[in-house]
Amino acid sequence: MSRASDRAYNHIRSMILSGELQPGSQIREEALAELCGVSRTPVRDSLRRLETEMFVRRNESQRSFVTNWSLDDLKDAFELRAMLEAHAAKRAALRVTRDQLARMRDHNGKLKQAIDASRPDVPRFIDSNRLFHATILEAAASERLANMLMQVTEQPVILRTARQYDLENLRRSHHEHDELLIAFDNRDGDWAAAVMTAHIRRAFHAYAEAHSTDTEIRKANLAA
Amino acid sequence: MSRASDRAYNHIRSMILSGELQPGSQIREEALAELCGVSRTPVRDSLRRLETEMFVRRNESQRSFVTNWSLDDLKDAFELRAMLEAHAAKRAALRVTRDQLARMRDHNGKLKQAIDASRPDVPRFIDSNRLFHATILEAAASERLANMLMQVTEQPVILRTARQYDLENLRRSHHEHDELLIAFDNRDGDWAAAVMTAHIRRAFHAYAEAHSTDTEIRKANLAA
DNA sequence: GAGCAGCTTATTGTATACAAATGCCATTCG
DNA sequence: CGAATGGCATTTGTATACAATAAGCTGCTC
Repeated sequence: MSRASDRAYNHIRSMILSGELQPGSQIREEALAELCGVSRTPVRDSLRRLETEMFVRRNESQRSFVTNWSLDDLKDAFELRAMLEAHAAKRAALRVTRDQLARMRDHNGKLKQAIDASRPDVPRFIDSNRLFHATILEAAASERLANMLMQVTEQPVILRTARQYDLENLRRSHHEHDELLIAFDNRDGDWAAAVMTAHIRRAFHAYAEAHSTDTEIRKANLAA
Repeated sequence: MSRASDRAYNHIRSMILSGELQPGSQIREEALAELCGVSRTPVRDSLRRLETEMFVRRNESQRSFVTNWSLDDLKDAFELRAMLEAHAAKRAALRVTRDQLARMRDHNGKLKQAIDASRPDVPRFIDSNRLFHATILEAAASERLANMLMQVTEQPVILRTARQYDLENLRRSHHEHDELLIAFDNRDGDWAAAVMTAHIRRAFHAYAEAHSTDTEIRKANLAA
């Protein structure tokens, strides 16, 4: 996409993810246009896109609102993601090339370095993690599947603090990736799928736990 | 969506499905605007939507083309559809209400009537079938899942002739629906999922067979 | 005071003009 | 002859004005 459209999309999306645009609040095209420094046209494009990604929801009279995620919605998204990623892992196991395997190993190595630093480097971890999973998706060789996964991968809305990424969970991720690589080496699709399912579901529970803690803290703050 | 946008979307989509817009051919916004009797603005909206649904594909310089489906692409779509519908069936088995079950039975009854007529009424079959599956999706109670399924359900591009729907396959569909209903009655999610997987995969093979026959006929015509 | 009619305002939808980007073709230079 | 370059034609992107629709308010009636 072109410059203005892209800028608007990224800007709006990051405002939603950061909580700058509050969940449930109405968003007006013109206001966003001003915020993004573009006209309504690219903003409208962005809103349509964000709508299909379920970041934005429209009511019956076409007004747009920031989606307000319940824990159930997130559970739903993770459930779908687990299924789709497992499917991708299975396909990948049957098709992965030497080169792709090498790149996965490389990404997972960098991921380990990010953990092993004196203080874990979470952004670097996230980046390597993203590349690792992207390579699996590439090996799965299904554009449709890739599109669908994009729609559920980007959801962990808000609360992207480092807290949820405690060292224990980071290490487990690394080891699960390792196991995936062995499954791939053996071209064992079912094994890969099973490891991936466990991998995603563990991540969800880690997330949910952090989230509920967060919610409790927020409640406590409100009560005080 | 509003009138002009909707009209454009439906019009373009049906032109693609009917083959009026040939797979692989470039489509220009202005030309479509004239065909639909609207301006480029709603056409652009429609194209974006059709792009996310993979009816339309854009090259690196933003020009749009009608997607050219290979048999592999269709297989891919069906594979995903089978997985997602099975997931929906599993969820539905655990949540379905009396009312929803009754409606499913009703739809499947009407479907049977459409088959049992002296000459099978394929459009009525398709409609009842659609309603049956829609009710399962409703029972599954996941908006996300519903959205995803929409993206893969509408694919059997072109060749929507009745030929692929031979009586044998229509009857099998009816019986598989019956079995699904029993699985739902027993709240057996795994059973429902298994039946659904088989149901969709059989449908794909029936489709693929009709398609290859069709392709052969086309080749023969070209050779003649 | 509750509820409704009609007006006013807010918000989105559509058309259109213009800007920017890209492809295409001819021409030129090595 | 082939490759690079420049300019023209085509196509998409963006801004803006106006139309249509929905929401909200005001004041009236009962």
